[in-house]
Amino acid sequence: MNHCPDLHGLMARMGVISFSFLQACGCSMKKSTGVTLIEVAKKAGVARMTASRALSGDGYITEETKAKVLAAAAELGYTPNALARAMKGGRTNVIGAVVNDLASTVINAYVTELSAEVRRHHMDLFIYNAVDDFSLANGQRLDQLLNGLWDGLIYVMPRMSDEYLAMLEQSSRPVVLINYCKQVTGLPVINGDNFNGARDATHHLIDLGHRRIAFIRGFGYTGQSEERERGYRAALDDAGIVFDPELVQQGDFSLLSGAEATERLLGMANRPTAIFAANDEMAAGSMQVLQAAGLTLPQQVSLIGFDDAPIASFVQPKITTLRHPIGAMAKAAVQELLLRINNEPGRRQRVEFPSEFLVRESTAAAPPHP
Amino acid sequence: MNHCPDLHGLMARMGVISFSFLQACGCSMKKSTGVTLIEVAKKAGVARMTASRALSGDGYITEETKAKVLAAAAELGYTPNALARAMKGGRTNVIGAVVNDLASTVINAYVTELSAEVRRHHMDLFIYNAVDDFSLANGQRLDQLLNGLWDGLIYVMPRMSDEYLAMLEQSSRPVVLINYCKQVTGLPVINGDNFNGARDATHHLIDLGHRRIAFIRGFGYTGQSEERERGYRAALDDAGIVFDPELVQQGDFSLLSGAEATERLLGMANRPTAIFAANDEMAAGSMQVLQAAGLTLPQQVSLIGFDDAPIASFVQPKITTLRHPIGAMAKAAVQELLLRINNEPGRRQRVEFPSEFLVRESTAAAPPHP
DNA sequence: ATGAAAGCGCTAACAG
DNA sequence: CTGTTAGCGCTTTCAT
Repeated sequence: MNHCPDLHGLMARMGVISFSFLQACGCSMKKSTGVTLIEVAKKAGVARMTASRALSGDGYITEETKAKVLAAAAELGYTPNALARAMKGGRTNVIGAVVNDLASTVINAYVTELSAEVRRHHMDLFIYNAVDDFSLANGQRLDQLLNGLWDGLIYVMPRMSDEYLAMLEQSSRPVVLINYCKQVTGLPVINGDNFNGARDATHHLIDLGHRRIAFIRGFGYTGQSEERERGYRAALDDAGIVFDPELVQQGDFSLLSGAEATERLLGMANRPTAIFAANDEMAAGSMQVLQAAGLTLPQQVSLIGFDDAPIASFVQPKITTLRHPIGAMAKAAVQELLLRINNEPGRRQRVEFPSEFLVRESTAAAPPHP
Repeated sequence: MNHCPDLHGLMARMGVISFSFLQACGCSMKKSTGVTLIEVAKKAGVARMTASRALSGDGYITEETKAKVLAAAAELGYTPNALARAMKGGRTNVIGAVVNDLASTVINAYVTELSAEVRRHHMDLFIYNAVDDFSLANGQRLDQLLNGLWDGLIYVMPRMSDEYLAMLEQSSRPVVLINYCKQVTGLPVINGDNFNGARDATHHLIDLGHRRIAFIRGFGYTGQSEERERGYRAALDDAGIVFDPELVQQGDFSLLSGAEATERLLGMANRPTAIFAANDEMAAGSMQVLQAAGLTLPQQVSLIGFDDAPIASFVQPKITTLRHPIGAMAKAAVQELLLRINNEPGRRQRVEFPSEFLVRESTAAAPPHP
C-alpha cells in the first residue's frame, strides 16, 4: 500500500480514482490485502519458505534467521492471510454458531457460553443469525456461505424443515445440534431435559394441592414445548388427574402471547389454580394479567415458567422455573464437535442434560376449595 | 469421501484410524472438503473453466452446456469453496459485526438490525463476540483472525483501548464504528445523539418543576454515558440550576448498580425528586428500590432512562426514555462500509442521528415543596 | 538448516 | 462460445 503514496494522495485530492493506474503502480485494488509473506522474505533476504517457518514457529530454523524474519514482518506490518493458510491446512480454527433468533435471551445465553468455551480451545466462534427458518432454499444458501469458512457448526435451537435436516445429515460436515428434540436424527444432539423437568414441576404443583393446572404452549419449532407439555401430562397421569384439553392454551413464547393465553384462562367458568408456562417470558406475561385481574401470587394462583430467563427473577414475586445447565451443555457441544472435526469417533450421539428445578416465590399451596 | 467406503467402515468398526491409510485410498482427512469444480467438469465433460462459468452465471455459455454442468454439480452435491473463491476475487461477501457483550439488549438490537440490512445487500453478517475489551494484544489476535475472512467490519459500541483504535486507524481495512464517542477518530462513525437527547430529557424534568435531579452514570467505555451526563449538566446550566456533584452517582449500566446508586441517593438528607439514569436497566433497578422504599412513581419521584430497552415498557409504571434510531443507524453503517469496501469515497466521516424522546408514565410534576 | 517445486480450489485474462 | 494459462498466499514435501 506504500508503493505510491504520492500519486495515491494526489489522485485522492483530485477526487479521482483510476483503477488501472493504481494497479499499474502496484497498489492492489481488490482488497486492502496487506503485505504478503514474499515481501517479508525479500526484506529479510531469505526464501519464502524460511519466512513461513520463522513465523509459524515449527520446523528447524536458526535463532538468527528467525529474528531477522520477525523483524522484517514487524516492520512491514505483516499479517498472515487466514484464507490462504486455511486453504492449505484445511482448518480455519473457526466454529460457527447458527441461530434463528439472536434476540432470544436463552439463545443468547447459549451463544455467550459457546463463545467462551470455543476460546478455551484456542479457536473462535462466529455467530450467524439466520433470521428466517431453515428452509431448504435458505439452507443451501447458508451451506454455500459456510463451505470452507469454518471447521464445524453448532445449531442452537434450530428451526429447521425436515428437508434441511435431511440435507444436513447427508453432508459429512461436522455439525452438532443443541436443543433440538422435534425428531430423531443421526446428527449429534445435546439437549437439556424438558420432559422430566416439566414433570417434576407439575408434580410440585400437584403436591401443593393443585388440581386444575393449566399449560401454556410455545411454538413447536424445536420440539421443546412439546416435550414440556408431555412432562406436564405425564405428571397429571401419575396423579390420576383427568386431562382437560381446555387447560392447554397456545402461545408463541412471547410475553404478549402468555398474557393473552392467561386472559383466555381467566375467562373460563372453572379457572385453573395454577399455570405452567412453557417459558419465562410467557409466565411473566401471565403474571401481569393475573395481577391486573386483582389476583395475588402465589396465594391465589401459582405460576411456573421455564428457562430461568432474567425476567423470571426480576418480577415480583420471583417466578419458580427450570434451568438447563447451559455452561455444561455448551462445553459438551464443543467437545463433540471437535471430535468430529478431528475425525475421531464421536463419543455420544444424543445427550440429555438434567434440568434444575428452581423453587422461588410464585408457587404455594392451592387456595381452599370454594 | 466415497472412494473407499468399505475400508473406511471396516477401520471404523475395528476402532482404528490410520491416517496414512485413509490418505492412500483417496479419503481426504484434513477436512470434509467435498467435491471440487474439477470433478464437476470431468463429469460434465467440459473444462474446469467452463464449469466455473456455468455455475457463476456470467460469461458466454450455451444453455445446453450450462444445463449439463448444473446437472453434474447437483448430482455430485457440489458446493463452491468460499475460501478459494475469496482468494481470487478478494471478496467473501461477508461482513463482520464485532461486539464486546452480546448479552446486552441494546447491542443485540443493533446486531439484529445489521443482520437484516446486510442481507438486503446480498451479503451476510457474521457476529464476533469479543468477550474481553479490545486491548492491543487481543486486537492483534482478532486482526489476524479477521484478515481475509471478511470484506469489512462494523464495531458496535466497542470498548477499545487507544492503542487498538490507533492500530485500526492505520490499517486500511474497511471499518465503521457504531456508537463510539469516547474520542475523535479518523474512522467513520455512526452515532446516536446522546447529548441533545439527555439535555431534552433533563429539560422535560425541569419543566415539570424538578430542581433536584440526580444522574446515574454508566461506565465509560464508549463515551456514551459521558455524553448523556454532559447533556444533563447543560440542561441544568440552561435553567440556572447549580450543579450538585453529590447528585451524580456511579453505576455500570447494570440493573443492580442502578439499584445501589438509588439507595445512596435515598440516603441523602436532601433527596432528589427526579432521577435520570444513563440506561433503562439502571432505571429499572432504580425503580425497584424507589418502590420498595414506599415511594410512588411518578407522583413522588420522576424517573427517566435511556435506550428504550424492553424492560422500560415492561415495568409499572412504564419508563420515560430515549431511543436511538437503530434501524436507520444500521442502514447508514452498512452503507458507509460498502462505500469503503468498494473503494468509493465515503460520504460522511461522522454522522449523528437524533434520538427520540419517549414520554411514558414515569415522569410527572415535582411534588410540592415540603 | 534452508531452498525449490508443487498445488490447495478457484477465476481473470487471453487465446482459439 | 469454450479451453488454456497463470496465479491468489500459503504450506507440505522433497531436495540440498
